[in-house]
Amino acid sequence: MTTPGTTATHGDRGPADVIEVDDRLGRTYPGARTELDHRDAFELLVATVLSAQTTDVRVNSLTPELFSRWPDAAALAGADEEQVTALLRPLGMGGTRAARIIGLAQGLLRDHSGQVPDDQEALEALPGVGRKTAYVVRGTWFGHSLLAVDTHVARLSRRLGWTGSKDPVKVETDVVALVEQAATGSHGKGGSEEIDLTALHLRLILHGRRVCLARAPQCGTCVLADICPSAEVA
DNA sequence: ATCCCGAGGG
DNA sequence: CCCTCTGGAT
Repeated sequence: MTTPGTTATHGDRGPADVIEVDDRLGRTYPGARTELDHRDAFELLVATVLSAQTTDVRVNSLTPELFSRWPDAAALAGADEEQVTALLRPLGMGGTRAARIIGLAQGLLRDHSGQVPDDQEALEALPGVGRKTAYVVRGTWFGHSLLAVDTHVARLSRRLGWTGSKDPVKVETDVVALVEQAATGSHGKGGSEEIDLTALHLRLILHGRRVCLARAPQCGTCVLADICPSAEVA
């Protein structure tokens, strides 16, 4: 069995080697592909952009062929939009997705020589990239400890009792404290052992997708059920 | 606040 | 059938 907790390398390059998807929120999800399973930052960025409003499984089913045909920013920037559109058709939303990632590749090429920058503002300046996507890329690839309050995190937090604040920074702080407490049972005061927010985020995404579902939450198999106010009795 | 505009699940 | 999907741009 793997040990509880998470590990992530903090460096300036490469995906964090192993972020164990295994702790109380935990259990492992065999075969689950996450942001970590990418060859480079370009793939991670594009795949993350595609994942907006789309389920992970559907994106994962197309990315191998996508990156096989257009392996880097230069290739994708010059891609025939109709071909990309055809490939991404199963994801819905017509050609908007293809146009979006092609525009992103062009922006990368123009502003950063095709390289993905480890810079929040520079990333957000790219077309189709917002705060959440930039967080995920910088967190998983560049080793920063960041948690984006995406739909999964927001939903779980809501069910755990988060009433909602408008200040994004405060929201993040609240959510982290809430989830950390729920996940570890700690009261986060004396123990100043810093948790890896990126690792936590990746676990929350899996948990949100496999257990804490929007429509039919699987409370029967949720490790947080006993302390979750919204848990439904089987 | 609304659009994007579609497949698939509950 | 209706809602949801690792948001972003307007």
